[in-house]
Amino acid sequence: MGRSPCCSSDDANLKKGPWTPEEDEKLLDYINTHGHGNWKTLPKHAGLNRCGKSCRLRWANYLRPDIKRGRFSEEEERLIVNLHSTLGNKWSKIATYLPGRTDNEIKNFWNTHIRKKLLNMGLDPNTHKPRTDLNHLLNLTQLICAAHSALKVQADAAQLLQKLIQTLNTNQLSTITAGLMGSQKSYPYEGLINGTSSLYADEPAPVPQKFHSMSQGVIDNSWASFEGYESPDMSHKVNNSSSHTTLYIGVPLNFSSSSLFTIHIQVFSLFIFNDFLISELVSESPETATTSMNQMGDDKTNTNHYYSTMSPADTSMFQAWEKLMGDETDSSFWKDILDLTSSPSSPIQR
DNA sequence: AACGTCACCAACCGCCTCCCG
DNA sequence: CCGGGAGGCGGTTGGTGACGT
Repeated sequence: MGRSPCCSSDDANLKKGPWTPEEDEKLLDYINTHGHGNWKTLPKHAGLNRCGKSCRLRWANYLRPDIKRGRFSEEEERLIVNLHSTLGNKWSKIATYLPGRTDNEIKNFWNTHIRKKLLNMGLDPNTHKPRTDLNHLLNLTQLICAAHSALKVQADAAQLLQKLIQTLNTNQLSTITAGLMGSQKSYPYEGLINGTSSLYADEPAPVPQKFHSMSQGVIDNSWASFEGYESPDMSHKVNNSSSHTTLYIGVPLNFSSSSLFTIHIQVFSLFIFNDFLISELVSESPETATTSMNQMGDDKTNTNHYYSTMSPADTSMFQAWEKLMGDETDSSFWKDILDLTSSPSSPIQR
């Protein structure tokens, strides 16, 4: 059985579009005096040439006195993400947990901000789980930018990272992550996210001592804002006595439900020991270089760290990446990154 | 300065749910 | 129990301003 539209066809001359201050005033005056009552009859009584639905929406989303305007706080953002992970797109339900915020406002905020963040973090905004398609590797581009800004890495570090990603792309990232997990789960990140697994085979997951949230980070929208991240297990490596730059990507291993941003890093769980890689590179010729994933069996912490050795910088890097990214990424983007990473302002000196 | 692109968000549209007679 | 209507909800659109070229 069909249902007549809210505003019937004989109301075709009803006004639509943005509300004027005069209309707002009429609506406010009427509701303040009489309450909204029946929305369908309200516009007539209030002297408005609008349909009742439009009036209700205007009131609910804009004129209501308890509406909180302005930017969403970090706490609100976290709350939205957490609620969304359990409630889904139930904006009105979510709105009940955020006093003063409307479902429409939350929905808009989700679509324009949070959704993008999750995508950039390699997470499916609908499921909050890691995306399984290779497109999420695109997000690692963000890591390079983020790593640069957060850690001021030098060009070789960024290039190494690019090469690593390239390597991962051709060497089944899923296999690597499954190996890190020590199992072949269909959803290899599950353990990390629910806190039951760790990259560390024989140890409880270390708790990050400090973790800057994104909005507080060097760059907004950056999940590499782990600048200042101090893992108890990794801190000894941060100030490696090696003269080479040490670049870490990741890795909080405990799922923190209060932190939207830890999830993402768990997804990739990459350790990049730049100093090590560089020493590998200088002894390896392009002709004989191979790509391999190896376990660092001599690590004193007896953990399942993985590293990748890669060929020295090759001139086809941009082409490789363009091939990987298809038409979605233009090479100037990468040139920009390398230009950035060549900045002499790096505080980490080799 | 002009134009194009992008991000944001208010508002609309149409379906769904609930309530009442 | 059923049908109809009002309100609620979520997806989508389009206007606008900011920013880049």
